[in-house]
Amino acid sequence: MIHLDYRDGRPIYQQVLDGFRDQIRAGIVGEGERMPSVRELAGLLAINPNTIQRAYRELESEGWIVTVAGKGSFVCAPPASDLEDLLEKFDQIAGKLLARGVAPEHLAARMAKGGTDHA
Amino acid sequence: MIHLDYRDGRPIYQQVLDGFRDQIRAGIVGEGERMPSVRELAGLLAINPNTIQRAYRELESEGWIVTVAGKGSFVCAPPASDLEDLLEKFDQIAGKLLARGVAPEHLAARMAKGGTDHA
DNA sequence: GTAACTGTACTAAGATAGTTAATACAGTTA
DNA sequence: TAACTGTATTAACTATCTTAGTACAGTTAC
Repeated sequence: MIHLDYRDGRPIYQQVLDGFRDQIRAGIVGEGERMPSVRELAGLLAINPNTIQRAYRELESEGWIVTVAGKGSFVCAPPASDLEDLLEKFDQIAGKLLARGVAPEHLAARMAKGGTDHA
Repeated sequence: MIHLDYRDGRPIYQQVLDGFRDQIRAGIVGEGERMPSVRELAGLLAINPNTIQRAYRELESEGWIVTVAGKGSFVCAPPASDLEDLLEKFDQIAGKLLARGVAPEHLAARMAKGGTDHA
């Protein structure tokens, strides 16, 4: 479900956070779906429950999940703020590529190649 | 020259590293130009010379600068590996946006708008 | 009501990374 | 020689990450 890489520079809680963000964004886990419990996921990943708890707390504060005391955490629809964040990052990267002399047509063609299989 | 933000999550040496990478990439500092000395820049930014030294060491290992003992560090042309790194990041971000349902035409138009003023 | 789950909160301890400080040494230049 | 350059090393401090252990409140099923 979530893949940890200890050679990755990011802290574990960040990898869990990023992993779920990507999965919700991609629709791999859908709205309303139940998240694994803190203790269950900690067991699966062989890490401390506190670390999972921290990731879940951030996920909730960013609007990706809601938690109900005693019941569990449930997936929300991707928050609107995420779209803005992604677009901002897109502009940054695209800007650097254009500054390096890459043609915008080349980037557009690149998107068309990689992005046809999902509408 | 380089702007530090202590609220930024990134460590200082990383901000210096990223800052020079961006400036060299954008052509703000050109090939052959001399970098400020380790001690000089440390003084300007009011941080320890070791921190600058670490940033410069990474910059050299990535191929952005060359250092000559006793003379100083000098800017190189952007390494080819950087273009590959940028394209990889571009694909990642674009992929996430497409997964969120953003039309590739919209992203292409966005690039055209922001990228016309630099050829 | 009890048992077994759920999330949440808290404290303490250890490990690691980042940063600073203080030296020291070698090459370059005037 | 003096004043700069980069480089290396050691020690100490700090913040962050992670773990461990415990505790408490809500939910669900028996």
